[in-house]
Amino acid sequence: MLRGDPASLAGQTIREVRRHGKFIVMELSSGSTLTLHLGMTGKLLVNSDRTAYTRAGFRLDQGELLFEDIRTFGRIEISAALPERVAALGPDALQVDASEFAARAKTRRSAIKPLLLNQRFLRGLGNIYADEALFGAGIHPRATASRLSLSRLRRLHDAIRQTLRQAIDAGGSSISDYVDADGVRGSFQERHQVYGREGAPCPRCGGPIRRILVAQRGTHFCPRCQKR
DNA sequence: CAGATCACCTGCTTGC
DNA sequence: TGCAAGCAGGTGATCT
Repeated sequence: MLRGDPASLAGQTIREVRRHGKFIVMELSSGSTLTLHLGMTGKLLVNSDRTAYTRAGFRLDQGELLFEDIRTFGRIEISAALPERVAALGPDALQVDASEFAARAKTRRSAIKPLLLNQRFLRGLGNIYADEALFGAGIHPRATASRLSLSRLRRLHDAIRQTLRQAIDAGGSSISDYVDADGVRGSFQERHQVYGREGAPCPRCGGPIRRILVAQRGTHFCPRCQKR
């Protein structure tokens, strides 16, 4: 949960805050780096009440930044530079261009869905958005990446961007407890086309959405609209 | 390299 | 009614 020396944060100024895939990275005035991951249920909240799930607190000039995390999958790391395993992740899902995305996928023989979840292949995509993007592109989650045509991979790249953009605009997906820094829930869960909709009608063909396991992860898709 | 399996953790749902 | 089992999922270790 915590790596590094929290005492080294005393008196530091946060020079920059940026996103690196699913990681939140803060550059400090000392030159060191504070890297956070919210895991499944992590929240960063400013000046809110502490709860039983408050795992860390950062005292700021403006108040207090709290790290809340029910399931404790979140991580906080203080280090001299961005940790190597984080720096080595694949290109960002919202920054990679279609040609690079397709070319990288063409060399991989794994199923497309676990590949999308592999942060060393592409950083920033999680289970909900992988399912939604594959539906948007009409690609079966078990399709072999390298066997997909370049045009279908480009379509998938486009679907990933669209899915993430729309989700960000809607403030994210609040399935159980996600909230933003102001404690506000997102609404994208109301627009999910397949995720969490097992048995419900496909918005495109009306057939039932199916739920299967792919690489041990719950996977939602339309067997009629999504082809290998 | 690919993928299976397990572990971490706790609130919630399901089933008996 | 009550309790146990199962499930959710991001990362990471370990094994085949």
